[in-house]
Amino acid sequence: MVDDLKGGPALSIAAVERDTGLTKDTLRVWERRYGFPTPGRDAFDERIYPVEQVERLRLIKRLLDAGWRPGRLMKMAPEEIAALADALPGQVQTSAVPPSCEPLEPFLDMIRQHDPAALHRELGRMLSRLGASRFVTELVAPLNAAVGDAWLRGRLQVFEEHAYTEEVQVVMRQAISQIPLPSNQARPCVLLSTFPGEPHGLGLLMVETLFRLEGCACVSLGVQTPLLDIVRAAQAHQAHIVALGFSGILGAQQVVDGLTDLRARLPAHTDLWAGGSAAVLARRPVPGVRVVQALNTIATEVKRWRMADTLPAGD
Amino acid sequence: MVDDLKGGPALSIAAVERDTGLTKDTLRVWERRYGFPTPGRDAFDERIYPVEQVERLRLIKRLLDAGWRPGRLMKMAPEEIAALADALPGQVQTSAVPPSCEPLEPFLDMIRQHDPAALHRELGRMLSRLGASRFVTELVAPLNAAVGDAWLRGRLQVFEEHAYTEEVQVVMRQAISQIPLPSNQARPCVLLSTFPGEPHGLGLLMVETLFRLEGCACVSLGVQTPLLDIVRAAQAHQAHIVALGFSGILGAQQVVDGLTDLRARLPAHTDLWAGGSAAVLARRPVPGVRVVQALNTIATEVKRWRMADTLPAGD
DNA sequence: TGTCTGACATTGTCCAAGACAAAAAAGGAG
DNA sequence: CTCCTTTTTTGTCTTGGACAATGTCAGACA
Repeated sequence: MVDDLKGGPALSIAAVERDTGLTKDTLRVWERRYGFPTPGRDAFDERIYPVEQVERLRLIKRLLDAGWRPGRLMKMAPEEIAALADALPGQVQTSAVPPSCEPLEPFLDMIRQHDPAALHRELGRMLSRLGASRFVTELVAPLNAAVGDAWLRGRLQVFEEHAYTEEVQVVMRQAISQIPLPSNQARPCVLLSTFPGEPHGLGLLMVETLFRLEGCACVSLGVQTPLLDIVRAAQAHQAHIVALGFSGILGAQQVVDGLTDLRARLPAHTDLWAGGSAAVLARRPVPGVRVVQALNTIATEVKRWRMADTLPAGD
Repeated sequence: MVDDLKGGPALSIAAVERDTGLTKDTLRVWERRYGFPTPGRDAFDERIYPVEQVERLRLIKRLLDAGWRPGRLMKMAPEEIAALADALPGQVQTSAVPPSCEPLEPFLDMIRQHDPAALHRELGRMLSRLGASRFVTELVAPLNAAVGDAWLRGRLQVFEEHAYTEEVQVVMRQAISQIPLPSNQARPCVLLSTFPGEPHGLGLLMVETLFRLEGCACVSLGVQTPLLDIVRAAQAHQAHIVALGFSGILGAQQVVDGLTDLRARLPAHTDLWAGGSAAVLARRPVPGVRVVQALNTIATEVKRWRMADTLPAGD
């Protein structure tokens, strides 16, 4: 926003909060305690962060989510952090994302060549070839991870990621629309959404596909539904399961607090499932919340739910 | 989170920020200045907001977006605020939205009865009956306006609006996918997106439908693309037209500044079109930006563009 | 060696009160 | 009615302090 600070443009604290997911409070207290970041000041004595520091902050956020602690990271040189981040993706993701059985490079190339038609065509072809379930778990999920990773490292422009997301969305909605409608009283009835601040909707479409394939009735609220409205929707639609997606943009605290709060407000007989690539889900379990680690466990979990459902008096 | 405060559970300041969209800073400064809200305190002396105050805050937020100012609203009794919201006129919309030729009430009823399947079915039926073009201009556009209006007045819950948006999106994407693909070198090539801070994506789908019906090649970036990335995308995709949607959430200044900036950064031979229900578009024209007032003028405008395109040396 | 426990260090979020630019409203002149 | 200037309103930024929740680590014990 402000073109200052020798070399490149710089961002206000609010912009950095948006771009990194670190709150203003955190950014200020890091500066006070660790001496990093070291924003300059504009004419009004307000912090302005140079872009290279923002990129470093993004990497730090990633490492934080992977279990590192700020105190150590903040002392390290930028190259060390980059090296660490480079070594990362193998560890965290593997649990949530199965190894890609399909080559991803051709797709990344199509994204970089700005050929949406080709991307659309090839995705459609893969959908036909693999079927919806394998298409989601074996192609889209790893591809999403690869694209997210490339974006984080600056190897993909924002607009390329946007165009990719749009195209995948189109094909995935097509996949969903091809699944026969379940009967009106299909069980379970699943309510899908994300928390406010979590704009990533592809994960929602992926799980909707898998739930629908299992014959569940799905009601999607799209992304960013206020917590109280999720509760109201669950009531109104008589949902048996509320399923939430998390991409790692939200802070660990926000995720845990939100889930705890939501669990307390939902009726006890309503299941609460959480999934996605947010590392905190695996690390800190929330009582009464079922964490769906991998996409391919959804089918199993649904079957388990039905087992429990048919034995209601099994107490 | 904290079950205190006679009557119901109460929310922390972070939870209220999530659910209302008002920042912590704003919540604290309102309390200091206007004496509202009046949160209680938990055992650690931290603010806890009773749900009814959160409801009132949400209503206030809506009135704020409709042009009211906090100073006045904060002094008013809860009933007065509710009455005000009720009296809010749907003035702004009339210019952009043609009179609804189809009865909208049945659809609003389906939304209120939480029957997504019925909504889906009826929307699909209307799509078949009217055709994509009239479906968009004569049903979806006025219905969107009606839903937005009902939400503003508190006659529709947030989650109901979310569920509606999702369902309309599904049907509209279905409509788009039924339009035959244009040839690879179709002209014009249209790039679609919205500015950062503008999360409303239905308008984009509506215009995409109409552009595609005219045989244009469309590349959608989805919502909230940073300005510089719009420029990069226009270059990468060799777009002839960049089309942006505005819903009135963004401030007038932001809209005008953004459009001016974008116009300056785009090549002169690239058209810049802007549309949507933001009132400022009609009031303050930006040089070099074509304002598309109504949806049904898109077809005409495309024809005009093609006329000019076939006479390139007509200077 | 492994595991529990209590002391200690780290860290995110909250609080208070003050400041100020941007935006809106009000006032005044043409 | 429109344009320009002044005044009020309002959101966001600032500093520095506090503290609970969580992670780390050494020492005791089996």
